[in-house]
Amino acid sequence: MNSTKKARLEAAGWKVGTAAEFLDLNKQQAAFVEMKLALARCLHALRIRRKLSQSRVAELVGSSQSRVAKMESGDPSVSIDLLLRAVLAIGGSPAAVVRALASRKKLTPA
Amino acid sequence: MNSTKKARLEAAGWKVGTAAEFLDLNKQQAAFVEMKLALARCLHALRIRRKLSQSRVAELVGSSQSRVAKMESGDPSVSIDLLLRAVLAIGGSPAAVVRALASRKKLTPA
DNA sequence: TGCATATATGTCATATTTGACATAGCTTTG
DNA sequence: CAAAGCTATGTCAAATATGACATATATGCA
Repeated sequence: MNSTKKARLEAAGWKVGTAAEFLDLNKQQAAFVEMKLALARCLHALRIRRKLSQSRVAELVGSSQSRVAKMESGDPSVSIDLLLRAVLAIGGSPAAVVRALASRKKLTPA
Repeated sequence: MNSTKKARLEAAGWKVGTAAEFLDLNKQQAAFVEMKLALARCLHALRIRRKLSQSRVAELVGSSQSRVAKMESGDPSVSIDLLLRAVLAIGGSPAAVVRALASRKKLTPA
């Protein structure tokens, strides 16, 4: 791609990069989402094992039932920080967190 | 503690709980901070190994040099989300992240 | 020394995340 | 069936995190 076209695309709001960069970005994003989902599953599993309702978890975390539901579903509006704090708040150990992240499932193409 | 005193304390802005709850909270907070610092060290080590400046990392992450400095110092204003994205952005593997979290150092009392 | 490069720290407007709320669907149990 | 409890989803004002910037300090090098 020549620099003129690159400039035009960027002026139009596009990021221009190599195919390798594009693939790397996807990889990074996928890895990030996988970790988030791993923590979401970890939280859900731990909650069920402890026989807690989402409302009870909300109390322990200092949050609300609706947000706990979002945490467990990996909602985009939930940060990894919040997920981590929730897992720890219901008694999850750091080791459990590490195990969850280590065993995270790969996302498959749609 | 009787409920009257509890009510007075809470009215004054204090959280009232058991000693066990207090200790648990400290444990959770410590675990959380330890993980954050582990990622901060991971980012720094990886950056040095790759011979990148903080400014270069900022470009790769889409952030700024000052924020990268804050990331590496475990500044309270930096989220774990951002630290994770930074590590991945400079080529850190999910496995490296897991290793960093697994080998996190314990915080010792001041 | 002067100059370039790298890192640290404080501030701030803006962007994102948050708890709270309303509400709907779903089960269970009486 | 009705009531009660649990979970999902959308919304929003307030709280927090963010990139950008200015600037200080430090180090190396000509």
